[in-house]
Amino acid sequence: MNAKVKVEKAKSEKTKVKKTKENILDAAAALFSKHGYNGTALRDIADALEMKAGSLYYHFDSKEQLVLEILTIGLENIIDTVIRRVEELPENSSSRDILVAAAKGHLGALLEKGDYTSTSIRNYGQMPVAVQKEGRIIRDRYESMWRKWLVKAQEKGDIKDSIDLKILRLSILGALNRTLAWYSKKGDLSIDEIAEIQVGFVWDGIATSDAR
Amino acid sequence: MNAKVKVEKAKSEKTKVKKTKENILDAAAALFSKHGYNGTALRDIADALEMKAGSLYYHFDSKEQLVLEILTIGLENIIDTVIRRVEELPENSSSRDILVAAAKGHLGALLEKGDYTSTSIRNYGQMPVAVQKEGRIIRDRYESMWRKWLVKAQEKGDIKDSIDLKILRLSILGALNRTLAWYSKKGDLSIDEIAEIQVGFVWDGIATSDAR
DNA sequence: TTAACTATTTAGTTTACTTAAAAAATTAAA
DNA sequence: TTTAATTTTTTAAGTAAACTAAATAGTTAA
Repeated sequence: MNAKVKVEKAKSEKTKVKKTKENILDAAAALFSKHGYNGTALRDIADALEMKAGSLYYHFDSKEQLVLEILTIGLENIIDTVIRRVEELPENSSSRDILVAAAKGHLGALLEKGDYTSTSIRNYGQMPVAVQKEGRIIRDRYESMWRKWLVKAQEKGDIKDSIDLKILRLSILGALNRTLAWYSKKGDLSIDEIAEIQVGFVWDGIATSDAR
Repeated sequence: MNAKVKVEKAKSEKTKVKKTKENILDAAAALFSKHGYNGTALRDIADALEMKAGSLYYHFDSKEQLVLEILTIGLENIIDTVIRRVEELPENSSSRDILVAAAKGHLGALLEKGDYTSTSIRNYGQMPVAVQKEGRIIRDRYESMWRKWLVKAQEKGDIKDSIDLKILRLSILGALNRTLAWYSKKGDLSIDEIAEIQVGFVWDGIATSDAR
C-alpha cells in the first residue's frame, strides 16, 4: 500500500471517530440547552444516540470536558458572528455604526443561534467552576475586540475623553447579555432594533437637556 | 402550670430549634459562598456544625429548600439596602440623584454584604432551576421599584419621552450586575464612584457633541 | 485469515442526596 | 424525682448519577 492510500485510510478512520464525537456533541448540546447541565444525565445523552453511557468515555474524559467543548464552540460562534457583522460595514463607517453593528451581532448570536451558543450562554452559570474558568479565557479574547473598537472611537474624538472605557465596555456587554433574560421572539421589537436602542442609551444619553 | 408559663416554655423551645436552623443557614451560606452550590456537600455543612448530614433533614426538607432560604434572605437584603439608600435622600432630590442612590445601594449590597447576599448573586446560576424560579419572583418585586423611579423621572420630563423604560431598566440593572464579575476591592474606584459612573453613561451619554 | 487496533458494552465502584427507623436528649406531668 | 411524651440527632440503609476497568465486539492492515 502506497503512501497516498495510507493517508486516505487514516483520514477515513479519523472522520469515522470524529463523526461519532460530533454526534455526541450535537445530542449533548441539544439536551443541555433544553434541560440544563445538571438536568441532563450522561445516560440521557447516550440514550439519544442509542448507546450506553459508558461508551461516551471513549470519546470524552468526563461530562465536564464534554460541556467544555460545547461551550468553546458556542463562544467561538459568537465571536465569528460579531466579527462578520462589523466587517460587513462599509469602510469609514462612523464609530456609532461600528458599535451598533457589533451589538447586533452579539445579540443575534445570543438569541437566535443553535444549541451550542444557547447552551454556552444560558447554562454558563450551571457549569462546573473549572469549565467557567476556561470559558472566561475565550470571553477575554472577545472582549478585547470591543476594547479595540472603543479605543479607536475615543481616539477619533467620538467618545468623550472623560469616559472610562473599561467600565463602559463592561456596562455595554452587561446590558446586552441581560437581554437574554427577557427577549421573546413574539415581542414587537426585532433583535437589531433592541441592539440599536441599547447602544443609543449610552451613546446619546437618556436625559432631556433640562435635566442635565 | 399556668398559661403564662406555658407560653414562655413554648417560646423557648422555638428559639432553641430556630437557633439550630440559623446555625445551619449561616454555615451553609458561608460554604456556598466560598465553594459554590455544587461544590458544597451536605456533609460539609454538617461537619462545620459537628453534626451528621442526616440531621439536617430535621430542619430542612432538602438541599434545595436550604439554598432557597438563603437566596430569599440575600435578595431581601438587597431590596432593603436599596430602599434605605433612596429614602435617605433629601426630599425633592433630582431624578438623577435618585437613580444614582439606587445604583449605589444595589452595588453596595452586591459587593460588600455578607455570605447570604453574595451566595444569592454569585451562585444564582448554579442553583436548581426551581430555586431560580422562586428567586425571580423576589427579583420582579425589586425591579418594580426601579420601574417606579424611572416612570416618575420620565413624567417629570427628566428622561426623554422617546426612551423605552423597560429596556432602559433592564440595561441599567444588567450593567450594574455585571460589575460583580470585575470589581475588586483593591481597585482605585470605590463602589459609589462606580455606580455614579455607570448611571452617568446612560444619563449624559458618552458621545462628544461632534459625534452625535 | 489472522493479528492489531478501535469502539462499545458490562459490571461494577464511588459520591452525594435522601429516607426511615432507632437512639438519645429534652421537656412535661405525676 | 421518676415516668411518659416529645423533640432532636444519629445510624443504616436506598437511590441516582458520574466514573472506571475489564471483557467483548467490530474494523482494518497485512
